[in-house]
Amino acid sequence: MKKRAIHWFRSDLRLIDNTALHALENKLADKADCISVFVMSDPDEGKWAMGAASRWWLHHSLSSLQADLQEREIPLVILHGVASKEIARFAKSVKADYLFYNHRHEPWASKQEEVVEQELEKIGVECFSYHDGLLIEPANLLNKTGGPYKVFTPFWNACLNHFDRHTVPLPKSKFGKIIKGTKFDTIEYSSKVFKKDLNDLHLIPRIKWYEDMEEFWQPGEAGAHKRLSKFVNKSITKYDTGRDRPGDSDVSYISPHLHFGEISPRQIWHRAIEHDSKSTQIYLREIGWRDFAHYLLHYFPKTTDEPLQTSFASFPWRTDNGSLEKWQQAMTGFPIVDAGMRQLWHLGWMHNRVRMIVASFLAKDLLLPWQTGADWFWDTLVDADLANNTLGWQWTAGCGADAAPFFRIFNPVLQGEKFDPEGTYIKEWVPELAKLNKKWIHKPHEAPPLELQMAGVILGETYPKPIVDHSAARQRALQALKSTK
DNA sequence: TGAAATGTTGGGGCG
DNA sequence: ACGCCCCAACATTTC
Repeated sequence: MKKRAIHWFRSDLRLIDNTALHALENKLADKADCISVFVMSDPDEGKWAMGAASRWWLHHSLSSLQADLQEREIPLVILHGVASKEIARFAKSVKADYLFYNHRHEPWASKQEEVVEQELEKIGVECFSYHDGLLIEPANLLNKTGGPYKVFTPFWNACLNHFDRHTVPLPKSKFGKIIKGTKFDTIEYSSKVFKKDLNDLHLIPRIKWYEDMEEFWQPGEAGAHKRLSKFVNKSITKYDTGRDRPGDSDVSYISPHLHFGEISPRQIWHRAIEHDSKSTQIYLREIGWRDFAHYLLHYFPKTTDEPLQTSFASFPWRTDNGSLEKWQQAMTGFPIVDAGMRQLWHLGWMHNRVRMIVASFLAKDLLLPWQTGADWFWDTLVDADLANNTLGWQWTAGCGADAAPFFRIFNPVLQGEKFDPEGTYIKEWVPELAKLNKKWIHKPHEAPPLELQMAGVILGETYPKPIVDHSAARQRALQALKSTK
């Protein structure tokens, strides 16, 4: 009797360079049949269950994965509920012998894995789990005093050293050629008990706010490689400046693909260094920041909700739903901020330079808790990632590890003028300002009346007046910081 | 992966 | 010719 193995897909929605899949085929070769599952496990995820934009992405990514698996005659079964219960139930019904999966690093995910292994042990299913999805496993790297790194540069140096010496790219997977899929009709599988159809997860919202996203993105493994190729061929050599120009398209757009594991950082690494240059190294540092974020989350799991620096526990954040809403709705009266928030709304994604600007505006100009910004990003980003989101917001708010000092306060007008000097980005996302001269496009509130009139802008009507005076807001923020000391 | 405030320098106008 | 002031331009410090 042939053995049966389940691959549990998690944030590794790809067939190439997938550690657990490779292990599965290397270990079992033609001695087993393979089935794969994905569990929509929002009960396990709690507060950090996927937001709306991520759910949209997941639908298409799973759909793409399902198609790729179908070519190899491997079914992808969709389950929904507490992972340990669902997987155990499923494993029993198909008489599985083995479960293969890759680790995730979110606090909820570690608990989930623990319980899954417990439940499967009870029914005699052997589990094999693997490190995947990061350049370096957090548990494998400590500084010389035996503690976790808290500063990026030494972390990255250690990581580079380790990575160069120990990591080789996995060969292209033969998954599905060696391992045979198990046909649904050959197993005791009841469609009444288990969801089979992706549509049953209802990941696509009823209101069609995702039309621009459909046009811009191609979720799935093939789309991930298309993006990476385009970036490596066209933009990676100018990334050193391109990464700061939100009006250009010289960034990789790889974040959602990476988050869902449609492509691995190893693959990115090896594609990137084919074109090694100063720019390439800067790009790889950003991939390093992603690893650092996951590393920090591993050692400081509470930072999703609480500042890492305890001095921030008493920081006098304000409560002001009115201005929070204006920030969310992209009506702050600062063009670069509003452009970013609209790009987020339309694409489920924002250029990183602008993420820093809008985040600084929320935390420092509006003095609203960074967690409220993190929550909004969580719901609206297709690349929403607990580790990256947490690090990004704590960095901006100045309360994380290796964070920007709180007193570094972005001036949204100067940032706009510096990084979008022609106003390209504003023209794209805030079209009501498109006719303004570049001299005024980042500060319509200071433009002479005639200039506004000629551009067809009526402040307070066609475009909002600034909701704060930046200079005064800056002083207020510095005062607030002082009060915690 | 800032910005504003403050300090310094040096050229030119001008009495 | 000289000192004085003004003010860019740049540098340093502070938040």
